[in-house]
Amino acid sequence: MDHSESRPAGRPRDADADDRIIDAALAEYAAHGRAGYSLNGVARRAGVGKSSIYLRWRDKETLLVDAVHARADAPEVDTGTLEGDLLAVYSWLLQHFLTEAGWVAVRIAVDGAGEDATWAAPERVGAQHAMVLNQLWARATARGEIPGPDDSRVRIATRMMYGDLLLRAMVDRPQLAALDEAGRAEESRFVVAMLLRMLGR
Amino acid sequence: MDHSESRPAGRPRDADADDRIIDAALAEYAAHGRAGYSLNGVARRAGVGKSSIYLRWRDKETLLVDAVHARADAPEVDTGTLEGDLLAVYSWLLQHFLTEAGWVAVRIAVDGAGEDATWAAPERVGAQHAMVLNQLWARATARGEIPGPDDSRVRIATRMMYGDLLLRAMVDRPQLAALDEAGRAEESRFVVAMLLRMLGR
Amino acid sequence: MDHSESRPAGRPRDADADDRIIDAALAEYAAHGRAGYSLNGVARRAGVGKSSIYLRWRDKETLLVDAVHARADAPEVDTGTLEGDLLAVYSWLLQHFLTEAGWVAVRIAVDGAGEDATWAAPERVGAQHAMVLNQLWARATARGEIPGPDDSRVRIATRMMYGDLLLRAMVDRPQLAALDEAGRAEESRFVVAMLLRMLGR
Amino acid sequence: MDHSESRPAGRPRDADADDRIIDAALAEYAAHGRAGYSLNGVARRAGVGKSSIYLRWRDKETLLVDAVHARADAPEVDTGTLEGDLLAVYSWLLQHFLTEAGWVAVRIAVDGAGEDATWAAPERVGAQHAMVLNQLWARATARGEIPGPDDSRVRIATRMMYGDLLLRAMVDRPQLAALDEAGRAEESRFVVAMLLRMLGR
DNA sequence: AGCTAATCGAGACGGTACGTCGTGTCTTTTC
DNA sequence: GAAAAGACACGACGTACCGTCTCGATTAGCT
Repeated sequence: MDHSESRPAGRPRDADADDRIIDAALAEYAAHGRAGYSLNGVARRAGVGKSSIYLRWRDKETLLVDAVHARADAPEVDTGTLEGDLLAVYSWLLQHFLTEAGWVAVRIAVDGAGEDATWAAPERVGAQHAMVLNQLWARATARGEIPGPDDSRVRIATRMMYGDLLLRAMVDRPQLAALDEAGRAEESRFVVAMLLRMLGR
Repeated sequence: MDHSESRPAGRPRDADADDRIIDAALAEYAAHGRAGYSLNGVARRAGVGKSSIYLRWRDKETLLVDAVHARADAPEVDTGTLEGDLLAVYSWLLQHFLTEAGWVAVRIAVDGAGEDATWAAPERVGAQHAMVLNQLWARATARGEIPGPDDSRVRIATRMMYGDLLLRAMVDRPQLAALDEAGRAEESRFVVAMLLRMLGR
Repeated sequence: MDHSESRPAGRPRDADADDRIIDAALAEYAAHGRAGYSLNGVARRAGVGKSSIYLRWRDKETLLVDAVHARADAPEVDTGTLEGDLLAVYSWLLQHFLTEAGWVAVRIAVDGAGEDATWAAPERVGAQHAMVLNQLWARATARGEIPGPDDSRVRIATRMMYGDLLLRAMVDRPQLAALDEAGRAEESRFVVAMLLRMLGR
Repeated sequence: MDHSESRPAGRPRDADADDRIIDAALAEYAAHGRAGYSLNGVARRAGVGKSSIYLRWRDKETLLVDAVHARADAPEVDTGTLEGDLLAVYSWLLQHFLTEAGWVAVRIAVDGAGEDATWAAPERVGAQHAMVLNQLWARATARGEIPGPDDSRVRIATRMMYGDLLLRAMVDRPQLAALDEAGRAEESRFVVAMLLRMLGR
């Protein structure tokens, strides 16, 4: 018998297990913090043997990083103006950092930064956000709204925007969580206005 | 005879041990990262029994937070102008986050933020920085340079400045470390100029 | 397919480890005495992780008691006469208390006796010896050599015989160890003769 | 000025402290067993600093042995006949092993036996009992009741008597404690009668 | 009355063992 | 061959004691 696209021998991976493991990892991390995030706990919560986890991920850090990635969902943003794009990105990130996955991402990024850079370099974790922002600046450049994505001002403004979000997520979580959709929009407008002024527009 | 302020009974704590432990804690953390930061290791490096550490700190996290505090040394800043003060503070923090203690402080602040835990609230770790910044804005208000420290713009600018520093420390460490004194001053001037523009000055 | 008596799931215990741990426990106890008998030491000597020990025994005392049990080897004794049986049992115990396991058994029995603790009741440790002696008296009763195993004289004689052995093991160890097979037999004959006289035979 | 018997300089030892420490040591041992017998605990219970203990005893084992000695009180026994003497000694030891100090003595003797014989050789702990028994046999020899204290039969009978008591203390404590004065006398008479028969008298 | 000196309580010190827990790997049966 | 279950060697955790040490305070005899 001929299989043009033969599957590997043996029992196939249980695709559902991936999901259960990832959810369990995020939940354990969010519940008990870094110190309490244990692989034994993840396996128990996911109803899975440890071997099934180690078949898929090298170690518990790698799992966590991938879990964060898997649950990130950057929106497509293209409003036609710099102001609109910034507004959309800022307000999305604002609510994203309030989600479990978003917040875990920040923590592991910071924790991994400066490490021997083995497992969770911020580049990896923040890659999606960086991509969204890069595209934003590229469109703005094409529209002639900014000199270019590598302009000093632009780079600093990017960092300030993202840093502002980071600090809000770290320090102002409760207040932030209390805001409704409208409140977050209001905040976003204010910040974006300041960024634009800073960029001289 | 009356001792209004008598020392507690028993052998007094060895003040030198405090120093050795704190240094060892920071060194171990910096050397092996969070995962490799072990209290056994700290004790060994400090040449101290574990009991001497647990006599002073509740657990290894508490020790780390206190170690960071103990080695922070915010400078007195009062140049007479908002621009001068911002410049001084920004460039101090820029180099501070490159030091061992400064960097560890960021990591434990982020790791502790949002924890149900109380141990490493960013309020504690960043308290000194917050104080310096508050005084800066208070002086600027007194001089009439800004409307007041609770003005929305001021609060956002503060967060952006600090967030910018945080991100630099996280992502741009190598580049930052490569800068000399002059380079850092140049960077600081640029950022401060943008902040001032954002504040409408 | 039906397994009426299926093995428990997971990797089975390593039976060889049991042996290595038990031998190591007895060796450590014999080598360093009670104070120097440490579970860390046992694990090291056995080439085993501590968890493997705690998987099998509740604590280091329990391990010791079981180790002693596991290495006891009461002989089958049935010579057909009371005198012959007593001789066989006495001389066996005489040499048994010179072995590592035998001696450790005495110590933990005494140490455990009277403890509120339940761990090392002499009933447990001496159970095998008690059984051998009970059977001896039962046979003698059946042969009509003694009134019965619960006769006061018999009970006291039993205690005296065992107590004599205990004291020899405690106080006369060196002299005892110096005796050869023939010497021990001679000693045993003498003691048994006295016991029989005491029993009025 | 001349002091034929001068006291050492400095503050004299507090004689009362000796007593409190010894009592505390016995009480702690009896209460928590060997494992729970801690010098810190003794100091706490005696209301004494640890240094005061270490000024008097080398270590906690030495203290325990001395404590047992200090609380032993062998009676003067001389009834004029072998039977009377044996009766007196046996019944005294019977109740002695029920006391705290008596029982602790047995335990540390056994535990110390076979040890590198450093601290609690049974010779030390049982010395008083041995002396009483030696004198008993010496008087019996003088009266012509036995051939001599080194006769094999005598040595074995001694060991059997003492061993019988040891085992009673270890195994039959509850029953023993339930006996009143008369009951103990009855038991003693029975055992002594058997011993005498064994000795051929 | 002042000096010297040992003892007292308290408790910190460098260590070591405890029993628990989590790691990442290995070994077993079942699917 | 993947799955679950769980044993394995290892090592850190935070606690408890050890026997030593350093304090200030006390208590004597000797000047």
